[in-house]
Amino acid sequence: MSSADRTETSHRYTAALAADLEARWQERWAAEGTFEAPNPVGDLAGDGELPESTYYLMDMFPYPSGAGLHVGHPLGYIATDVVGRHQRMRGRNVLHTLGYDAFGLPAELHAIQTGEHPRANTLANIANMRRQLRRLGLGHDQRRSFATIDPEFVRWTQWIFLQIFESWYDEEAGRARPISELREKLGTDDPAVIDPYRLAYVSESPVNWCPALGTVLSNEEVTAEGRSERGNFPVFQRNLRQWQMRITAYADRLLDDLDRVDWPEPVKLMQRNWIGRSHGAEVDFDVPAVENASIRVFTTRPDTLFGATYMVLAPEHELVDAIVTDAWPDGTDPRWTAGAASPTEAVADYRHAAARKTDVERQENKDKTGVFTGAFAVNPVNGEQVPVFVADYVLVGYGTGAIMAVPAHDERDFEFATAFGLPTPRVVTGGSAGEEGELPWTGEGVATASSNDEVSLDGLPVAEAKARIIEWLEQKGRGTGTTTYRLRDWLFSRQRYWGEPFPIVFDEDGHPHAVPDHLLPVELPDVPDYSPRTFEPDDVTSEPEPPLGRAHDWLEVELDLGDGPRRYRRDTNTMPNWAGSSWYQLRYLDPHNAEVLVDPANEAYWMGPTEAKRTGGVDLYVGGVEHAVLHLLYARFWHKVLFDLGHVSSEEPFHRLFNQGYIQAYAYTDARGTYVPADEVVEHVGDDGATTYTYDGAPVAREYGKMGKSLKNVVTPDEMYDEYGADTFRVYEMSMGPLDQSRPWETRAVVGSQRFLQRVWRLVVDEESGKVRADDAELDRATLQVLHRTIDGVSADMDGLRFNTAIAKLIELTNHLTKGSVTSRAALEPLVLMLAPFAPHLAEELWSRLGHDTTVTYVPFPQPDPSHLVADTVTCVVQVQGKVRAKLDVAPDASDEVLTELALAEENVQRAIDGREVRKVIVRAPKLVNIVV
RNA sequence: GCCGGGUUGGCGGAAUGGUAGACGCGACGGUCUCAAAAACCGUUGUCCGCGAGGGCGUGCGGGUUCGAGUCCCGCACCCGGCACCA
Repeated sequence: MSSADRTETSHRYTAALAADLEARWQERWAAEGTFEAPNPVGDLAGDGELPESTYYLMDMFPYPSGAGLHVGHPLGYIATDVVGRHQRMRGRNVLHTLGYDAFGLPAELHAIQTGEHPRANTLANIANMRRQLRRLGLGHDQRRSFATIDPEFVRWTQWIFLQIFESWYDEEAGRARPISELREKLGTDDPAVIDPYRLAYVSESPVNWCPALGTVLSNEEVTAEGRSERGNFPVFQRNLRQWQMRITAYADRLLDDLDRVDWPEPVKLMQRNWIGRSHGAEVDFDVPAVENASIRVFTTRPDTLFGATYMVLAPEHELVDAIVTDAWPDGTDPRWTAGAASPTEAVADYRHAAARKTDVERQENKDKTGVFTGAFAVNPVNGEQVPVFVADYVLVGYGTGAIMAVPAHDERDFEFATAFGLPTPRVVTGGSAGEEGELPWTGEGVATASSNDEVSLDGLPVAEAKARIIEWLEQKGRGTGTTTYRLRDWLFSRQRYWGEPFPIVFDEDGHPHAVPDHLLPVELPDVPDYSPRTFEPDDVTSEPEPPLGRAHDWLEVELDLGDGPRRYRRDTNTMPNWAGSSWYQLRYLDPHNAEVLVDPANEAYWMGPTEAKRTGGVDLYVGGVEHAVLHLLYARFWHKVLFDLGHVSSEEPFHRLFNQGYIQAYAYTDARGTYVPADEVVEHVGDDGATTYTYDGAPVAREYGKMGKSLKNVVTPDEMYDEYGADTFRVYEMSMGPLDQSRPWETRAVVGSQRFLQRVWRLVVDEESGKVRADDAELDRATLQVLHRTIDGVSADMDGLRFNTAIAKLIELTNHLTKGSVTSRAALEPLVLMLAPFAPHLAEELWSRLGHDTTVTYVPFPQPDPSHLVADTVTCVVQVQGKVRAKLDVAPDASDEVLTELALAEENVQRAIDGREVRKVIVRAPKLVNIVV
């Protein structure tokens, strides 16, 4: 750029000018505390009157990655900032800030590689992320930001853990209660009796052990393929002593309260499926050969009991050893024996093989396998002896770990029965072919061949048959109606270093004790080596050895817990990544409170239940759909525990949830399959409309997906700041499309947003002189109408988070003003105000140049004047047979008759009617006339 | 396999059952300029036509309706979740 050019356009809204004014306004916001939201009480209470109307706005907790941000990351942050700024202009007290979910594996892996303490690396990453985000001009209350690794935050995470540890779930009351009340109720303080009731408990239970990572994983962290979500290593089922969270106690409330929150339906559905409540019955089948042995099964189809022809126990089922026999009964089908000499041997081999399999291997082979135990059980409804098998298609963790098999009415049982030559008697008629229909039949129908001396289900539809047989079973003491859940308790131990230590010590009997409150937080000791011991990925027999196990001085501790000083041993595990994010919504409210995790007055003010949100909670929570079950379920669970214990007044953490889409990007590979720099690829559109791409003259293939360094398609916010400024970047991201949709990034299109802001700038500021052009002229009618229609439309779009169409309307207004050279304040000021949520720096600057000396942040958002929303004339479309044949300019209040007359007078309409008889005229005054011939 | 979501110009996307393609990118033409860039103005679904105008057009096939991108039925493809859950 020559110097002559620079002087000519020295007051043009360029990237340099934007950078300059953005920096100035950011400094002023910080200096004036513009976005600091006052609390009712505590250190963040304000001086003035507390606004009545509040808006609590949250982004999902980011992990401070070392890689830095790309342009996709800020999408949600910009959107919430737009919402927050708009709500402030609507007079609400807006709480919006951002903290960091800073424990996690990447920092630990970095520490293992470099020897640098994960805290140092994490803090550096946070600082870098803060810097990148600061340039965006987000209206955050910085006083409320924190990181989960801050000792003050860890203290409260541990405190909440102890609250859960010191609680039990009272099924009758339907809520958690302090464990002290259980001791009173049961009249004992024997830990062997009390501890199994705790909501946080240690148990020897089957867990997902991942030798390659050296840690156990929660069910949620294991993929459908039975591998670790992180690293994709094999995962094995092992019985280990681990911390569990009794989330299953909350299954009903977690499920039912989904109806009371404002969440996207797909997310609710995912949670419903994950919790997986199903109603059915537990039924006891006696095993006569073994004294007092009875197999309890769970079934959702007790109405098919008469069709049960065999039973299956999961390989891990505890009754297997008790019932397995020494010799095959006479005439045992060879398919049932797996070629073994005896049931004992066959079962042992089968169980051994099953234990060696990962879940993926169990699932890969959908062919049914299993062996006969040699034992028979008695079907309680008809006294028939049915063989008992062990098979891995029955899972130990669901229901009772045992099933009655009804091959005629269950696909899996049918497959097994077919493979093992078992009978498949029909007990439900149904399907197109009724009595003769294909098996298995799992749909609706009517019970048949289902009666004994005391009860008959014959002729009853499924639901009634279920109720009848459950009634009979309960009467006979052979079973009961029950509900089961797919949801399991939450495995809460990780064999890692970089997480919250458990505030627990174990006595010599192995009983856990809470670390006294005044000793919190329990901080991580320094260790020589940050990694857990890892093993060969398929080493099934390996045992967890966490890094904290090597901190011997820290591990052994002498404490006085009430009965004199004693030696205790700390827990060598740490909490999983999800701990901090399960309650951080509460700490933003009162981040520095040293007495309580949040003052009740502050919690009630921001999150308490109201008419509009009965459950209470955050007003708007924005983040990716990938957290649909994990984080959102855990956070709801903890929040409900805290609610039960009286620490919070809200029943749900997040009242309204919004899933943003992602910004994706194209990547290009050359002939060798190597990624080439995406920003150097040239696009060609052929004569046939086909698009091709070349790099360095050679054709390349395009793929669509994430942005990533290895894909050579990363575009960073810093590049956008340099080339266009933060406001242009913000406007572009918000105008790309609806917030909940994913879309491809296109750097080349960003200029459109810059041109828009330049036009707005030019309306207010003379590019040559830098003088303000605004005058006090009155607006002409047309402009008034465009202006107020825009205000009206933008307001509606803002409420619906339709920022792309809101911006489109602002562009239309701007183009109207530009075309008519309108420079009246009466139009410019509302435009600047409406633009303020999207381009806050530019808006502040123009607002200030228009002669105002306060920030635009709290200036009321423009209101439409209804008298200007009515147009002088509207376009009336005239259709013949539903096809548009003419358009009329008519008064908005034109009558049906007038419209019909005008329509029929149109030459083109007459031509379309072509002399045919007009049978009917449909008029939707004043917009439409449709003539039917 | 089951459950969700989607499919509209060259591209991103707009459209309470009532003018399909707002707004933006790109492309083309113009103004300004010695020239170029920037900016500004105009054109831009497609086919036929000098034009007036007309035909076709929202993944595919049916249906409801005066009228369907929108509602209903069936199908294809893409994305996401779950997946032997009794």
